[in-house]
Amino acid sequence: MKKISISDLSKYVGEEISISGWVYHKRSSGKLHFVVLRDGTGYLQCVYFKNNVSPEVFELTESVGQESSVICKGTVKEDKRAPGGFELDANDFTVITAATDYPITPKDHGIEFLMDHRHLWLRSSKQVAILRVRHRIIKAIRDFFDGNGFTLVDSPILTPSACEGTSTLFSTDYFDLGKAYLTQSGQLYAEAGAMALGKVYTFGPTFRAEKSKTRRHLTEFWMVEPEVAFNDLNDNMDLAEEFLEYVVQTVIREREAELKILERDITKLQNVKRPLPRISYDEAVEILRKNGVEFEWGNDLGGGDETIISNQFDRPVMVHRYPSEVKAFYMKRDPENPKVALAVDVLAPEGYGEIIGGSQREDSLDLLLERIAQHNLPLEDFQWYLDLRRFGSVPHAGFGLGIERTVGWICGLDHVRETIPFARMIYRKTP
RNA sequence: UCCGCGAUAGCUCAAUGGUGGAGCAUUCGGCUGUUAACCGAAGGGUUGCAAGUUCGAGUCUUGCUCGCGGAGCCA
Repeated sequence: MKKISISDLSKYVGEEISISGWVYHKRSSGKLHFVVLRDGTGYLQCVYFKNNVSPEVFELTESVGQESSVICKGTVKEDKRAPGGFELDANDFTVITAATDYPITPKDHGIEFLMDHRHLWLRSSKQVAILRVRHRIIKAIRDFFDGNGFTLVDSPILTPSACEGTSTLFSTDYFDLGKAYLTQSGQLYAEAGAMALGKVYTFGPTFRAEKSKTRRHLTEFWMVEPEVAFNDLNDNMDLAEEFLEYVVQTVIREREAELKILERDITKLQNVKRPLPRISYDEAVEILRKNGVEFEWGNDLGGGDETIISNQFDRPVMVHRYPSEVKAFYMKRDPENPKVALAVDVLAPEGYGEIIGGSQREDSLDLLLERIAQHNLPLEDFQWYLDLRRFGSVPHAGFGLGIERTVGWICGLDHVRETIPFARMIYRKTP
């Protein structure tokens, strides 16, 4: 008898097969028992008629607990009444390991309870769909860069000091060398990589110890950061929009079934095509003022401000040339207006906010030295970074894309905690 | 860190300062096509912790703990 996966079911209509999985739901109607099996690839209704199986098997299919691991055998049938259109006319049922009192029942649960049982919640159909979309997004990201001449350069997670000097970082003792900090960005190391290999990207976890408590923040999240030698701000925006179009179009094509389970309206995602609108910070401020926001030039955009701006467009919008005061020390100033930095943020539609932040980098040694002093950063820790300017400095640019915010946007979720298998938040480090 | 809200059965929630309930889950019984099946019955409680007001507190007051939503910061 052939052992198959539920996803391959349609190829075996009329054949006798065996499927291993877990009991997802069950229902009964007198001499008829329905066991819904899940195996990670899909769901299958197995139908047990009292007259077709032994009394022992019939009793087992009634008493077996939710999430028991089992093997069902029978004949694959096409049936309109079955969810998914196929079912198993079953004749045998083996319990591998019995489960009783599975805590997540097919009813409503609160978020605290579900997060406490995250290791089990992952088995639910929506969570499975989200993880499959997340995986496809990550694969699309890697495919895009790998197919466009980029080299993956891993950056360290333990670092000697803050990359940008602004965020609060997690720290740990590092033998006799004092404190080490968990990285908040691989960017400075990506710049070193770009000077060696031209086009590079880093992809890894990043950490922020800020006590952020919103639907858009985790203390541990994943970020992909491309960095390209000889690119300026415009090249950087060209790259960002081509990249976003590729990722979104690939995912809505390859994960249509999962997005349907998540009830995602993909018509809004279909709009993610080049060219994406590009507006300056000055124009963004004008939009805010036209919408009744009292906004002072020089401030950073808040979450509500971003939503107002992105609501003006039917696809992600790039906002460039922010006041240099609110941006990191390594961003290059606009030679035509030194008050603004050659930075760009990409704001996702539907209130999902900033998914990309990037810039052209400062390539002048003297200006960087000035900024490091202004920001009171430890010069010693940045000597290696300054060497990149001492030895053949060139214009270069890059950006970072937050994986969880991107997953949340594409899946249409209202909180990033569901976009990563085990979220780390200010008040949660378990399971 | 600040502002707001909350904590009652395994879960989701009710309960005017006066005998703590329902649905689901669990156990038992019924049903030959169920779709979070349905129908009948049973078991299940230190009302987050500590103190106070009161004849009497799940309910009012204070403190604490934990969580949720938002702000700031950021991806």
